[in-house]
This record gives sequence, C-alpha cells and structure tokens, in this order.
Amino acid sequence: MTAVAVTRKPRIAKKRGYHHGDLAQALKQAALRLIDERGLEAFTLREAARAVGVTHPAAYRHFEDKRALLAAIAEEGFVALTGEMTAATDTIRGDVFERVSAIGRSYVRFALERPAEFRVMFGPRLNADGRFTALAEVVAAAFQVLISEIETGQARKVLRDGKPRDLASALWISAHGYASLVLYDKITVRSPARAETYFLELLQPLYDGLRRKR
Amino acid sequence: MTAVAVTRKPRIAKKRGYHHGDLAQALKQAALRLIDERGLEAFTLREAARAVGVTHPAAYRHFEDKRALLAAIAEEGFVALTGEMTAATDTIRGDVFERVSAIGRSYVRFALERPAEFRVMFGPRLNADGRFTALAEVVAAAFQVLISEIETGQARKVLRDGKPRDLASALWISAHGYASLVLYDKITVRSPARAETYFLELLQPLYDGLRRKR
DNA sequence: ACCTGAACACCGTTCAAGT
DNA sequence: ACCTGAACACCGTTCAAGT
Repeated sequence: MTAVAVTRKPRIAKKRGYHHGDLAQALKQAALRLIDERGLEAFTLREAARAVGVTHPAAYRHFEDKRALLAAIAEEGFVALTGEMTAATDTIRGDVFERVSAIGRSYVRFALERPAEFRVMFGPRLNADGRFTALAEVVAAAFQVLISEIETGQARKVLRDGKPRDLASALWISAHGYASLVLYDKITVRSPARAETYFLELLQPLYDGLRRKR
Repeated sequence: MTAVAVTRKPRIAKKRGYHHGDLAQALKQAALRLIDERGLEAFTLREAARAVGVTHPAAYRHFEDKRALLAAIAEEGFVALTGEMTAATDTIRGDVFERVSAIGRSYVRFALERPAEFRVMFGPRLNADGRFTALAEVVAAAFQVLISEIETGQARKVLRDGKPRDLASALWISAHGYASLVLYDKITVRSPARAETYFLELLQPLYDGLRRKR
C-alpha cells in the first residue's frame, strides 16, 4: 500500500545454492511474522522469500501461488484450533456445560493469541471458489468438535433440544463474533488477560439460554 | 494477485478535461462495484479511476490514499447501517423484545444485501492506527442504537439486568458472528431468503437468555 | 529436484506541468 | 481548483537456464 523507501539491508549471509531446509515451512513462518508485524494487506510473497534468503520465484516450487500459501497457513490454523478446542475439554470430565464453555473460551484464546493465523483463516475469502478442498475439510472438522459436544450434552439432558448443528452454530457464532469484534477494534477489552472472562460474561445470556429448562 | 492479460479496452468516450461531476462519489461507487465483482483483495485504485474515466492520480485530489477511499466507504456504510437499524424499530411500537430482534435482523440483512460495504467495514483494519476519527465515531453511533434499545428494554422490565453495554455487545456479537460466518463461507444458508429467519432460529437461545425471568 | 535471472504486466504514490 | 503525464519503487507470475 505504502511505498516506503527502505535502505536496502544487505542479506546477512548471502545464500548460494539451495535453502537446504523445509523452505515451504520457512515461508509460512516468515509470512505469519510479517502479517503480525505489518498486517495481512501489506504482506507480500516477495518479502517472505527475502526473509528466508531465497529469490521470490523459489516460492512457486512449493506453492501454486500467493493464495495457496495463505490457504496452507489457514489449513494448519484450523488443525491447530481443533487441537486447542479438543484439549480444552480434556481437563474437564464431568459437567458438559463446563466443557462447552471451555471450548468457547479456547476459541477466543486462540484468536487473541494467534491473531495473524486467525486473520488468515477468516479474513480473505480464500476458498470462495472451492479451490482448496483440504481447507474446507479441516474447517468442517473444527466445527464437528462443537457438534459432538452438543450431542453428548443433549444426551445427558443438560442442553436444550434442537438440531445439534444449530446449537453448535450458535456457539461458533458467539465465539467468532466476539473474537472478530475484538480483533478488528470494534469491542475494547480492558486488558488482554480479561478477554476470556469478559467473553463468558457477555455471552452468559446465551449460555443460560442453551441450558435445558428443569 | 493474478496478472491477467487484458485486451486494452479503448475508453468509450475519451474524456478530455474534467470529470465534471462528483468524482469522489463516482470513485466510491466504482470501488464498491469492483469489490462486489472481484473481491476486496483484487480491488485497485487504478481500476476504479479507469472505470470512471479519469487518470489514476486524479483520485488523490479527493482521497489521501487508497485506505482513505476505503475508510470513506466504511464510514458511509456505518451511517447506512445505523439508518437501517433505526428504521427497523420504527415499524414496531410496543414490544421491546420484538424491537431488539428486529435490529438484529436488520443487521444481518444489511450484511447480506450489501456484502461489499460490509467487507470494507469489517475486513481490513482501516482504523488500526486511529487515523480515521470520523469512522470511529460512526461505529460508536451504530453501537449506540443497540445500547439505547437495551436500556429501554431494561427500564420496562423486559430484559434481564446487566450493564447495557454488555447486553448490547452480546447482540452485536451474535448478529456480527452470524453475518461474518455466512459471508465468509463458513455457515451455509439454504437460500438467501431464509438467511434472516435462520438467524433468529439459531440465536433463539440467546434471545431467551436475554429475557428477564418472571 | 530445486533454485536463479530476467522479463512482463501490473500496482500505489508523488510531482511538475497543463487548463 | 482539478486533472494529466511521466516517473519511482514496488508487486505477482512465468519461464528459460543453471546446478
């Protein structure tokens, strides 16, 4: 966007020959760092290549194009998110209600701790044309964590009736809406540490509404 | 992103001299059309200028830079959204609960009917550096519609207790989370016509939870 | 198999110059 | 006051050529 005049920093070690490592992985990590520092819109493939000490066309040996690099990051992000949500419930055995709210909390934590990944996962419409089928699959897998939890909650007569997909959507919407509005500067949180508990405070009405009447 | 080889279309009427109209307005409209057609990431200032028949540096007479053009679009978008939300309650006199859910519905409708504006409003972090104070103000004004409605709902003992800001945030989160997940292809709606009622279905637990126990 | 050099068709931004 | 022409420092993508 802005054409800044940068004093050409001489490559520390002028690489000759191959990168001799996992260049694909290195490019993804460089990309995330750059997105963290200057934002998604300012991110360029060329800069990522420079950061790992390789000429920019080398990236095309590992990714079809720029969008494919971002899609790879998004894909890994959804896998990581699924892992976090699953891990969140591991510590909580009994109360399904506690488990469900722990999943919501872990979603929010992921978004705020790894904002660059979150933005890549939800910012650009990478898969508008359905090009990245693997990406669509890991998105579905993440959602499935919510659905399964709702199902066991309903089976134990803790959660209200309704299609599991729909109740799970409500959960996803609440965690995603909160995370998005915070990350995109629309809702202000006093301190990052309070972000998770504030989420539970705000969405208490929803959680109350999800509880089965007794 | 993609460098398409376009056969240079000769300008229909080779404009000489001034645009002789509201160029700023024309650029904003052209921008929205282009974003609608090819997405926010593909949008360029130069193409918008070409579309209205003016050389690209002419845009800088009306906007400081590309971000400022997008910020102007976002600003008008928030004003329009505030108008829609206010209008949504005008038809409903009595039940505060009905009014609150009408606001949510109008938010969702706005997002799905005017996706380009919605994406500009919430997609790029235009105001991350607090550069556009007017934009921040219209965002706050839109939020205020929700807060006011919550306040009267509480005064009439229809809505549960709690800080109006917090209950209003819950509403915003739900409408925004739903709209975002639908617009960014994460939640699928059977038909666009069903999108609004599906929203109410999904968030029924939240609305139930917002109701004051009696 | 993996990377470089060079090229192409674009960008956003600036600025002197034109009317 | 408003716009153009020309220039600058970038992009993403392609491809022949090198090791």
